[in-house]
Amino acid sequence: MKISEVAEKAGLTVKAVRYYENVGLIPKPARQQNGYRSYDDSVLPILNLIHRSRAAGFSVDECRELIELFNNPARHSADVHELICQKVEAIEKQQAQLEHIKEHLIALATRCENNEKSTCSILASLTK
Amino acid sequence: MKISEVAEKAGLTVKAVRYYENVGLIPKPARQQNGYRSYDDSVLPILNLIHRSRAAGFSVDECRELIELFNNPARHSADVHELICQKVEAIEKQQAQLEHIKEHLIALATRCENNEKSTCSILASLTK
DNA sequence: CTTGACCTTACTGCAAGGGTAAGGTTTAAG
DNA sequence: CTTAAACCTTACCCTTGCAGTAAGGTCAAG
Repeated sequence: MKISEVAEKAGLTVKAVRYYENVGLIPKPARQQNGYRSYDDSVLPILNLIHRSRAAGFSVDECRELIELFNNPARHSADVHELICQKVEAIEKQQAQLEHIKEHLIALATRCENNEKSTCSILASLTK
Repeated sequence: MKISEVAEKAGLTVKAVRYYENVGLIPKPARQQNGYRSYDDSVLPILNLIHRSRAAGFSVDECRELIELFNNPARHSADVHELICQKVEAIEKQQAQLEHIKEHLIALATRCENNEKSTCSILASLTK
């Protein structure tokens, strides 16, 4: 398989696949005589893992941890569970922050004159 | 006022103040004979605006829009209101996305064996 | 024979500054 | 008087996760 084929099967771009290789998430593939990367199916689970966990909000470094667990036959499923739970907590923190910010903005907006005049209590509040 | 003083008054770092100058958010200040930046109080409202709107999730470019409104005596407060409301909507979109991701992760976690064995339905699900 | 679709490496760019280098200035203390 | 701390300056690299582009090699079809 050439790179565009694995990329498409995993739902990634060619660029991304090469990037993951560069940062060591996937092993360096064999090369054809012309220098083209030559993949076999064994790389697909890892690329799928990367694709899905990136979409689930994991950083590339966090993907690395997941891949290590995936590659480690002595893993405990509890360790994977732990990673997922940590991510859920991180997301909940983010959500709380966003909620905070949103409430602040809504408070500003409701105090706003919202008309054609230049007097603006939002700007007044933000600049003081 | 020297840079560290304005920075502290606005709750920003010296680095950030210089950065905002470089990208044109604040005017280039006068210089003392030794080359040090010399600020007067008129820059503080703008730095406050930047600080607070950055904290409220606005990008530097969005801050630029707010500053332009602040500097424009012919502005309409409704325009400011509009910017705030757009930001609220963007935040709500982000929240919805995070909620989506979180639910996905929780679904994975609850299906997980969560024990000392290596069998892991999370990894199975993410790699297939 | 040439066009177009692949592939390669390598460099630049994005956001929003932080970190550090290498140097000049000023001020307080010994 | 000197020195050390605490400022200030410009300028460069680092971060994240790739995308875009350059400049070139390769391969199959028309």
